[in-house]
Amino acid sequence: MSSSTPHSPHTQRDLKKARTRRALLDAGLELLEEQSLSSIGLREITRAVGISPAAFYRHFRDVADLGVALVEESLGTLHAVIQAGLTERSEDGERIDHLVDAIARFVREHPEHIRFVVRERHGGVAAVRTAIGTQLDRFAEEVAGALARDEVSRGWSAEDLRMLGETYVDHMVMTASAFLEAAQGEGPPEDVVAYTARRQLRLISLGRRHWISDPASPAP
Amino acid sequence: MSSSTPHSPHTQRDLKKARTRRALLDAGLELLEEQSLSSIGLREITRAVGISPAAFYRHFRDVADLGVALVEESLGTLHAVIQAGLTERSEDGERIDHLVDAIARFVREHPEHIRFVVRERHGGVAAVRTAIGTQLDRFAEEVAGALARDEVSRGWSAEDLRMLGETYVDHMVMTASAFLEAAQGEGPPEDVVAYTARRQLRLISLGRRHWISDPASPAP
DNA sequence: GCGCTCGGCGCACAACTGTTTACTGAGGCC
DNA sequence: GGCCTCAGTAAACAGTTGTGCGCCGAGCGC
Repeated sequence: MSSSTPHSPHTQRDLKKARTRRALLDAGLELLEEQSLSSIGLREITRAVGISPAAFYRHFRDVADLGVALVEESLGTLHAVIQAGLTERSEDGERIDHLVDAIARFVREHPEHIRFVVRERHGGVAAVRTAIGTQLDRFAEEVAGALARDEVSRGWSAEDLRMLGETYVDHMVMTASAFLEAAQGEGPPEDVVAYTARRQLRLISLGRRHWISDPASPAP
Repeated sequence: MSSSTPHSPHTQRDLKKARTRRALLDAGLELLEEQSLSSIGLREITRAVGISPAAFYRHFRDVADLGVALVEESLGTLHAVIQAGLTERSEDGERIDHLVDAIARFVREHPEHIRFVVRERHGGVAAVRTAIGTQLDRFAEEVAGALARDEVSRGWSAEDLRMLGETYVDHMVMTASAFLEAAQGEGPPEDVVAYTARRQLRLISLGRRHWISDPASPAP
């Protein structure tokens, strides 16, 4: 858990505190560009911010603690995008295009956030790992809920919807990661990534349309 | 690149060298259980093996260098499993079951290998990241090639087959990761993971069967 | 205005890091 | 059998690390 986080920064002292807290988070996010959380030093962060090492403890117990705070932040912004995408209603082909575009745009606007999530999702810090895991689980649940309100989902069991939701979330994260790599020239260029992502979504959409929830082989 | 790796350890001196090299790799793999490569210290590794820090340089230039060597190793064993799975011929339902079982078995036998791959695939060490990336790309290519020799793939464009191959490889890696988390009690239990993985494969298989390669919207 | 709160500082601590140097000694080669 | 190769050693190097302590001093509530 994060240390004391004033919900209402009325006084100008709390405001100042919130500001250096932000600076710490930003510095951590930036340092994560070329290493992983478990190798970032506390001093390294404070040095980047310009405060003394001891001051770090006024905001976080740990570097891992800061990491957990970053999870809230990064996945909070992603959450907004997801919900926006879920409420959107349009024909299937367009919908896929819009979704892929939305992901591309998000990566362009918040590259550090998705880098952090992708890198630490299976990273070396257990607390951060599980924080990301439970958060993505919630996303999958939400997506499943939205899918249930879809005419195509007639006859789908709750478990199958959940499975589909996970598939979409995982695909989204991987696509975002691919876009990020494209942006830093580490993989195929952006348009190729988008083209692949669209076809993969089409594949899933096709499988979805011909799916039959099979009561003969239930959950274990 | 890795430092000198004797291909023919004839002499008992080269044999001894190969043995401590193995010990270094194993130690690294074990230390990776609870941290990521970029935070592992050279001294930490040599301490675990029981040799002096300086001796490390006789085998690797870097910890990153050792990481690249681990990529070859880990993905080499995975490669064998994939090829075995590709040559197997059976009815669709069975095939999926066998594939998922094969993944589960592999994770049970080589947990450290897949932990390493999953953790460092998007990890903080660029050299290792790209090594894993190109390796997985080759896997996708191979899978695509095998899929092409399938009666279902009639009329599929090369690009679409490639896309499908990537989808399968990504799904395999993620499933392996989920199995690993199950094994260490960090996620849903093994049978649930298997159940989900099977249904996801069924979804893809369904989409595959109804796919039409669209010449009207070609690659960008 | 006074006393208290508390973010930030400076300093010290012991422990650790990667890398270099000159060395030893068992095994290889002819 | 004697020289040579070379994996591994011990010691020293200059940095770095996380954490604890006591102390400011600006801002707060009363």
